[in-house]
Amino acid sequence: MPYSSFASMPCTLSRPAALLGERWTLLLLRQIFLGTRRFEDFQATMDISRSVLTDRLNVLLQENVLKRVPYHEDGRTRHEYRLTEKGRDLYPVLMALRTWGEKWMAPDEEESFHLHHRDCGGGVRAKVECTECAAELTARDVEVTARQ
Amino acid sequence: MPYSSFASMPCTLSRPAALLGERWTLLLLRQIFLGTRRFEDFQATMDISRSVLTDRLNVLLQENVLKRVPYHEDGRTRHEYRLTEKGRDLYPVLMALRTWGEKWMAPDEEESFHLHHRDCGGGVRAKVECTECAAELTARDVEVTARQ
DNA sequence: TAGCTGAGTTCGAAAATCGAACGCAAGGGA
DNA sequence: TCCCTTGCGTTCGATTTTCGAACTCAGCTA
Repeated sequence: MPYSSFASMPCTLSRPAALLGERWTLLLLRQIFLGTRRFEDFQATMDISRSVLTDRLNVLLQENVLKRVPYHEDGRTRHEYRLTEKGRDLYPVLMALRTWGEKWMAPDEEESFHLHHRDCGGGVRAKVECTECAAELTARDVEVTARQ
Repeated sequence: MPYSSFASMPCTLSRPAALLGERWTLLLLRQIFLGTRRFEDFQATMDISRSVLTDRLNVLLQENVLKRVPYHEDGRTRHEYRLTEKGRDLYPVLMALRTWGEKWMAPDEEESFHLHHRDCGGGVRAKVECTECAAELTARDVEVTARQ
């Protein structure tokens, strides 16, 4: 059972975990959510090797997390990488990481960027809630039942 | 700027992303949240190589996500790996992955396990909300402001 | 004394990553 | 036309990680 086999397990947690658990993938998604869209910009801001960047972008394209969109600049047609709806839906994952980072890894309350709700200016946080009673849940509030 | 340097950037998103973005780490946390606690059990259920398992456990110990807790069995003292409070706080990250996986990667609505709220039996989902007005937020509702 | 078990460690082979150079297509300017 | 630049990759040899199987070691047990 190599690492890659988790990507095809019938488990809705292990499959995303295997996909996003590849080196660079989470950092790449962070950069995308921050607005980076072009190969050169990823390479420059993350200092990832070009071959690995190519590979990770291709995996995310294949998984339909990203799409290539043509754009025009200086009369030339080029392509940029943008989130699909599936990709945009990863926002809670990134925000959960950030919420955790703010609580447990804040270096000196220095942030490299701020986030706030456009409508009211409030902060942003991830949470887990019950789909029925809307209570906020922790691991202790949840029971795990194995299938079969 | 090698991969490891993201682990020390002053950014509360890139630091967790670099930590959990190492191969096997997310899958290891999944296994831990499902109740696995011993070296042999991780090795058996994940089929990870023993040396990498040792390394990942040590990183999580160092980051204070896990702790080693002694226990007795057959009159012998051994140790098991358990989540700290910091580790338990990663629950929203895993649940965000699962919520995404359920929506976008459900193989055939087969789950390897079910989750439900102990109190009311409801389902579990991750979401992002505003700390002020409590509205549910997507990436489009949030403005990013770079520091300096 | 010898054997078993859980928890690692060691080490040579295989795979992934790195970094620097190369390839290439689409303009632009001469 | 020829040459230069740009963005976006590809290639390749060197380095780093990971793999898998064997080995170690401590604490019991027989």
